[in-house]
Parts: sequence; structure tokens; C-alpha cells
Amino acid sequence: MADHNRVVTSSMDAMLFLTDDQLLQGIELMYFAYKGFTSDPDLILQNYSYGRAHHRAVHFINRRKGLKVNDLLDILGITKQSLNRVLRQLINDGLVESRVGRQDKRERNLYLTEEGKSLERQLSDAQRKRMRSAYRAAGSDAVQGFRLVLEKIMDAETRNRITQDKE
Amino acid sequence: MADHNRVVTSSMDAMLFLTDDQLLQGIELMYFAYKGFTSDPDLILQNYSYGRAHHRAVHFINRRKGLKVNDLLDILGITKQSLNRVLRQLINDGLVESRVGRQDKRERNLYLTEEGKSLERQLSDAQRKRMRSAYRAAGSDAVQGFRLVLEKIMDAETRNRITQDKE
DNA sequence: TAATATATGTCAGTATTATTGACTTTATAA
DNA sequence: TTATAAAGTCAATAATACTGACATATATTA
Repeated sequence: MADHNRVVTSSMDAMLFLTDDQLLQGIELMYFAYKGFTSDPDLILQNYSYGRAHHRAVHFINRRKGLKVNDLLDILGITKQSLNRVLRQLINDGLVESRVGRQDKRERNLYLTEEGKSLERQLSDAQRKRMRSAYRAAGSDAVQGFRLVLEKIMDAETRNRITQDKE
Repeated sequence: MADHNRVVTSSMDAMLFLTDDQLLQGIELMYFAYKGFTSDPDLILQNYSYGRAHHRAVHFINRRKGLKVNDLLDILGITKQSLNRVLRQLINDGLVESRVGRQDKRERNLYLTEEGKSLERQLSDAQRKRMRSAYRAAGSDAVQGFRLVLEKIMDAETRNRITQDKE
């Protein structure tokens, strides 16, 4: 269903012609997909009286164990006052542990506690499930394209930061 | 760089094996790409003291000219009280026109005024530019995969609603 | 050592976007 | 005529962000 009309070669892609309507459709796809993508975690978070900001913090603390507060601020692109409220809640509620840095004692390294890992697992289970079924339905070639386009959509600095981390 | 290791065929895609890490990477890609994707319009909207909610309203009123208030509520998935504030501003500011329905006079059909179209163009220019350059950098095969995966990620009802509209 | 810079945390005030609940007006349908 | 539907409004609340000001502890530099 995918390969029978691959007429345009890689070398022609540079001059790919795209109508405004095709581009607008892509924009709407991003909007609707992102909306579905966040809907499962949003439901779970309600049981904890947490919001998306808590989810993001928990996600990145899990993915980059021991990261510093400043690292998290950079990743999220918000002010420390905004993060502080969320982080304080997570720490007070016993989901996140903040350890004084070993070399530089001004720094704080963030870790999920067992309780934090449990919430993270709940949230990412829901999201992984959606991603897995989408990936399987679309096929591995499509997934490769999906990843490639998303990488190109994001800001270059962001792309550099996260691709360098991943290899 | 893309096709030399395409070992998995379409028929095998149903059993595509995906590690948790691969799925989490996909989740982060969505997060970072969406962030970049909204950043250009956000800057423009600041000049008007508008937010993303205004952008979404303007976008969909442009895309579905004459749509009813209830249609817009369905698309956005918010309450009418939430939409009302935004819509009232846009109407008062002269960017949106609300016309009494021809058959059913309870209904209101929404249209962009010239001023509304001008804002829409500014916003979508920025977003189309980003999409176009991502599409071109990734190539047409990748774009096809991108679109397919996004369609599968969104809720089935949403997918049915928008794909039926588009063909 | 003294001055400066950095990392983190906090308080207060404000804005945007969303919610729920209650209610009104106008118009269509039973 | 009564009930339903579409739109609009008011009020109260919540989550997430912002700016600005300031405090504390630790490192770095002059």
C-alpha cells in the first residue's frame, strides 16, 4: 500500500512541490495527533491532581537520571519559578528526590523515588501503548519517515542537543 | 543513508518489535517537534496580545469557512465558555464575522474578515515555512510515513472526522 | 581574602487557557 | 404549546506560565 507509486527519487526531493493545502493538512495532523497523544496521560494525572507539567518533569527525570535542575529548565524551556512549584510538589509528595551534587554542592541531582517510578510507569505505559500500536499499524518504513520529519520540524538547537545525547 | 538496511518487509511490520527506549524516543520527538512547531506563531501572537487559543480558532475558521460555533467546539474539544471569551475578542476586534444561519437562524456561521485573513496568513506563513523545509529536508517518502503515523496516533473518532472531510 | 558569579529556591503579582455550574435569549421541532 | 437546541453570558476556580525581586549556599576570580 505504500511503495507502488514511489516515483520521486531522493535527488528530486529537494524540489518537492508542496501546495499550501498539503502543508496546512500537515499542520492539522500535528495538532490532532498531539492532542490524542496527551489525552491518555491527562486522564491518569487527574487522579493525582497533577497536570502536564508534572508529567514532563517526571518523564525527563526518568530519562536522564540525576540531571540537574538547570538541565531540566533547559529541556523544558520554562522559568525556574514555573518549574519550582511543580518540582516542590513532586519532592514533598515523595515522588522525586533531590540530592546535593558530589563535586559542586550548589547543584541538585534529581531522581525518581519508587513512588515516582510507579507514576512514570503508569503514564508511559499509556503513551507507549498508543505509540506502539500506531507504529505497528503504519509499518517500519513509515516510522522511519515519521522520526525523520519530526527531527526536521524541531528547532536546530533542540535537535542537536537531543541527537548528540542519543548516540 | 535510508534504504540500505530495509530488512523488514510490510508483511512483517505487524510483528514489528519495539523496545521501550525506542518508543520513549518517539514520545520525546513528538514533544520537541510540537514545541518547535508552535514557537513561531506564539511570537507573532504576542504582538496582538492573543494566545494559542486565538490561533486555533482563526486557523479552523479559515479552513472550514462558515463553520458553526458548535462545529468549532467539537473540533477544539473545549467548553463553549472557554471558546466564548476568545471568539468574543476576535469578533469585537473585527477579525471574525458571525453571520446568522440561513436555514436555521439559531446557528451562527463564522468567517474571517480581511483583517482576520491577514493574521491567519501571517501565522500560517510561519508554520508552513517550517513544515515545508522539514518536508524537503526529509524527502517525500518520509513525509508519507510521517502523515501515516500521525494519523494512527490520533483518536479514531478524530481520524474518521478529518479524513472524511478531506476526500 | 574579598568580591563576584552561579545554582537553587522562594514570594508576590499577573495573564492565558481551561474547567463547572447556572442562567438567558432566540429559534426550531414535537 | 411545550420541549429541545444553538448560542451567549456571568461567576468562581484551577493549572501553567510569566516578570521582578530577593535570599542562601557554594565556587571562582581578582
